[in-house]
Amino acid sequence: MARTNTLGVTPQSEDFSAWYNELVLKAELADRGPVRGTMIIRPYGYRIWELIQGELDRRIKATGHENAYFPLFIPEGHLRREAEHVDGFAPELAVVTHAGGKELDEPLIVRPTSETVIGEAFARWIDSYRDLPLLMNQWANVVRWELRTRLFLRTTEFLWQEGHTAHASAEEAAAEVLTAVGFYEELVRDCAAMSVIIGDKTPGERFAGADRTVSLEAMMRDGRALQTGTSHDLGTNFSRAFDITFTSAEGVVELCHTTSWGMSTRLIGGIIMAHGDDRGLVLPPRLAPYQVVIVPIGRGDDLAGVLDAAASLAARLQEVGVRVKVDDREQLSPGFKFNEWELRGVPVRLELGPRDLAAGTVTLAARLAEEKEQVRLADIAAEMPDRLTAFQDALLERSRRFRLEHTRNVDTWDELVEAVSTGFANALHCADPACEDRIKEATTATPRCVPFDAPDEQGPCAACGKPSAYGRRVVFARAY
RNA sequence: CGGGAAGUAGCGCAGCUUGGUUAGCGCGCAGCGUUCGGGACGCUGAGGUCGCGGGUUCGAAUCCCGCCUUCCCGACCA
Repeated sequence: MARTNTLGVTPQSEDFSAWYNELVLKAELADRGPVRGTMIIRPYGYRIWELIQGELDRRIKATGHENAYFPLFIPEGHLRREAEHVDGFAPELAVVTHAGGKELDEPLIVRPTSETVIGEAFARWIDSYRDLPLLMNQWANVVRWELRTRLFLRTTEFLWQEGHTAHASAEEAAAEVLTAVGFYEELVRDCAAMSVIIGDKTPGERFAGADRTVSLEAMMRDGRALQTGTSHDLGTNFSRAFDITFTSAEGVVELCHTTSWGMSTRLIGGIIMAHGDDRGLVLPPRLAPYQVVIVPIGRGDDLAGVLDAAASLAARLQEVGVRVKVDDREQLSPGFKFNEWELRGVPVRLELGPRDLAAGTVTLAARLAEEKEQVRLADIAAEMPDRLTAFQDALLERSRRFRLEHTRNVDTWDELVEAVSTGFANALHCADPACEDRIKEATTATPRCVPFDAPDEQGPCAACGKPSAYGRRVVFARAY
């Protein structure tokens, strides 16, 4: 049968952007909100977010951070206190000028990030070195009035987690930056099954007000980069602006060293684009709302028996900790359900019909496998956790291989231009902003990061021939 | 903000060039029946300020003017 309007998406290879947009809507991850650029996260998409939250929150708390909640509104004056910070965010702020039927004396900013409100509070809460480190996190929504929006990847309002910490020394703050990177590294690798590059942002790409920004860069299936998490060393920039000071053991008043780090609902967009194919989503089991879907097949006299068997199989899967759904919608044909659950990225589908029941088997279709297999009904529940783990591992390996296959070391301008058209380019670079601009103008690619694990290397800049500046190769790519 | 495209039923579209009775089609939706191992079928039915405002005309989805919105490609960015 031909595709209908309700299922089936434009192939990735034909139009990646159309594929992405259609998939988000048709898989019922999200819908558009009534205000431009806003997004309704539907239950299927929100469940993924809840699973991400659970995994990340656990890691954040395990390292001594505590959750809190700070206000949505920021007095305009607060934001102005850190000059670079306000310059960085000014163009994309939503400002409330009227409330309670009157014009406000001081406009209120809807937070684009919370360094300033939290900094103001930290200043009041921190008096002594005994109050440090102060390790805090909040789960919140923020608003950035971006010119161009895309569901999950760049929405006007988005959900995220932002960690904010204050430390007595630069060394402690520097270590905290990496602790946070560790959360993200684990989450992205072990849960999202995405192979990423981790490294420092170049000065031009740093967070507004940061001395150092570390980012995780994943590769999407069109070869473009997506930043999936960032961690900033804010030095004493914010503590100076907000007077976050403490008295040291020696009785000296000193500035705190602060950090901030965040990961957002954008990661969901990353999962879609890192794993999805022409048939739809491919969800990593650790973050899949349903890890297994059971499709009962049968009608008339067979139906009751099949439904009973499906329910009991679902119960056994639940007992071993598997998130499972029985698709017992009776008005839809099995074939329709197969296609729909593939579109929605469920890792494993179990088909259970009269033939299976008679043979004591169940038909298993894994989302990435070419062929279905028959599995003993009595064994499948016990096997499933291992099968899901294997699926998770295979997905990560596929992501890693894809990234390596689409990454090249380049030493000349032509090689650089060629490489960023299909993936990542590792290039020696001079660090000259003008040279970065020239690359960007010609290719739309930007420096993504200077990877931690790249070997030491010196030589001429691949773009302009001047001496390299970072001591190792920089990753250039077109980015979302 | 620059460049492109589009607003007609929940979704996807046709109709507009050349104005003319009741605005169509597919999917979806509801009811009944038959189906169900890869996107089922029949019959019946519901569903519309044709983006908004103004103009031309006996008559506007269709022609003219103005406005709004959305989407796509860039610049800005998690």
